[in-house]
Amino acid sequence: MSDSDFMASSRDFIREAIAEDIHAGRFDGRLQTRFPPEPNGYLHIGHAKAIGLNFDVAAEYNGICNLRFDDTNPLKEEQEFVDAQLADIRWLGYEPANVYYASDYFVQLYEWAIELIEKGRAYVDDLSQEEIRAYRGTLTQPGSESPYRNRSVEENLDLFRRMKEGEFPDGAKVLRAKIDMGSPNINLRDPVMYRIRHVEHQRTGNEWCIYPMYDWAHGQSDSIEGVTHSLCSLEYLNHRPLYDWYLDALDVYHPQQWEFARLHFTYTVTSKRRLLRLVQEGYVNGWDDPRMPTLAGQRRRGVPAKALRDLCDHVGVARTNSTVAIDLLEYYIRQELNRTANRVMGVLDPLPVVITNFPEGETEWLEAVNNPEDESAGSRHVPFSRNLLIERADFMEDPPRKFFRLAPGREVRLRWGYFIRCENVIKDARGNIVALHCAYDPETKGGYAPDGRKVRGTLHWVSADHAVPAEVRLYERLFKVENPYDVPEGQDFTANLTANSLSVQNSAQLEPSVQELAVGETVQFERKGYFCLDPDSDKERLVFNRAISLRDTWAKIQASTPRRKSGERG
RNA sequence: UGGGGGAUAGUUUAAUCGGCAGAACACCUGACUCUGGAUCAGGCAGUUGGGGUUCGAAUCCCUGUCCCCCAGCCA
Repeated sequence: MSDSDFMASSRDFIREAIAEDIHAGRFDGRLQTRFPPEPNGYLHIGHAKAIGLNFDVAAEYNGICNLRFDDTNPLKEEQEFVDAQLADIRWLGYEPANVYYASDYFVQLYEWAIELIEKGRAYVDDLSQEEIRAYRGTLTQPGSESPYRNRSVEENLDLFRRMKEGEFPDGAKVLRAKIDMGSPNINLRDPVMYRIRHVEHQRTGNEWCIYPMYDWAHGQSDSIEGVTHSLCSLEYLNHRPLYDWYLDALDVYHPQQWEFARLHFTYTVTSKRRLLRLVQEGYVNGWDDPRMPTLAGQRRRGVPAKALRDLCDHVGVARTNSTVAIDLLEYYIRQELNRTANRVMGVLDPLPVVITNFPEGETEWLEAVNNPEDESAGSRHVPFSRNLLIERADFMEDPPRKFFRLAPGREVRLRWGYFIRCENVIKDARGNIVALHCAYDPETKGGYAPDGRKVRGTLHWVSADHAVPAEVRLYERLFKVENPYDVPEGQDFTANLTANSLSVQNSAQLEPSVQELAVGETVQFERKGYFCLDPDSDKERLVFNRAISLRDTWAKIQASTPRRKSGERG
């Protein structure tokens, strides 16, 4: 075994089991996985783990991974979700070897069901839904057998055929596997295989009015496709005996199911039901709202797929339920963006600065490095003029200690530009600061003073005469508490929603080079954070989403310093 | 409560199947810096309780505790 084989096999219990199987020649040494979402919603960051595991494992063992849409319940499924899920998987960086649909196997499944009936291992039950529930027993009490359980094979065959032909209304009958009503595993108490649903399926139209249940469809689909390792989440552990029972009863090719823990995050909900509510009740603007934990939302927000993959690698695969702190995802997002995102200067909340000793109407183009972390990213030129804009928060008339930015009489550096000194504060009639008059030192071009004097602060800025206006959307976490499900009596998770998780900055002014950005591209606005050009942008108006802020130690210092009352100041 | 799965710093994890509990995030210092970013150095902090076997236990045995999943004609 080579080093890399060893590494791969020892990474987690699933890879270990797979390595053993391959070594033992099980499945002829073949490896095939599948990612099997139901197209009833958008994929979210929790799915990234299952997607990555299935595709990565396949790649590691020279196998293949298919995408299979588990479309057995037409009530909930839509083509929109099929398309979105495929797009999201591709965005994550994976390409399915094949795209399959469980609905492609409806005929085979039907024939297999007849085979089970003929073997005396399945029967048509006339019990109502409520009766079936009552007959099933409870967690602690065994169930009891349906009075229809011992119908003849002929009668079952006839009834099942008529179910399929649409003779009975929804709910009138079901096909059940005949297993064991006394089993301690409730999944084995004669599970339903088919239910009657006179609804149109998004792919098979009105061809069918009986639809297979998950358990009946899943293992058989795996078998048909030749899946070797069927990897799913922990809640299916109790289903494995049924998965195996069907395959054994049919005596067909038998894949191996393995279960692993799902990925959860703090400050996040990922249940489809709740995500659907956020969308339907208008708490967010659609499935791809940048605040949503959906892959579509994260992509739109500017989160790099690599960050998600790195996080999954770190978390690994185990059977332990865990909730990852969202800070860890944020760390990987920053780490990746720091490496890859070009820098740009943009002022979100502008304060005019007049460079009193710079000639009116003149422009000087200064060289600015695109990415200090990546020399190959090169440089660009940014315009400098008499009329500049800086961030309002970068000036204080009466600065506290440790404030390194601009203040009356104080000198700072303009990023990639000159040192400037604040000489005058201009106010309106009400005393609001409306502009600053500063003098620049022509000797400090490039950011260094020939006399060796130093400044504490470096500010980002733009030339007001050249700046491009933009709308900037800032996002807070959607939920204000670590565990959104933790709510007071009588309330639901929406009680934990952050009040203003979206705030729009309409007055942002950016350096002109942003006009060359493509939609979906993420750049760093220096000192502010990473921002992604939104599809809402047009020629007239650029729209950016803040993917994430930069780490902000100054904010931390401010927060930890006991605030002085205004009366105590100065 | 029947059945099944699980428990290692605050969080997510590693420990080559009995041999020095090692990382990352978060947090705190400090250095450096033309981003209060990044980087670098350091610090804080852990084996679910009890008992046993052993020279030696996160790991094996016994016995508790706690958490998760299952009673859809959802997946």
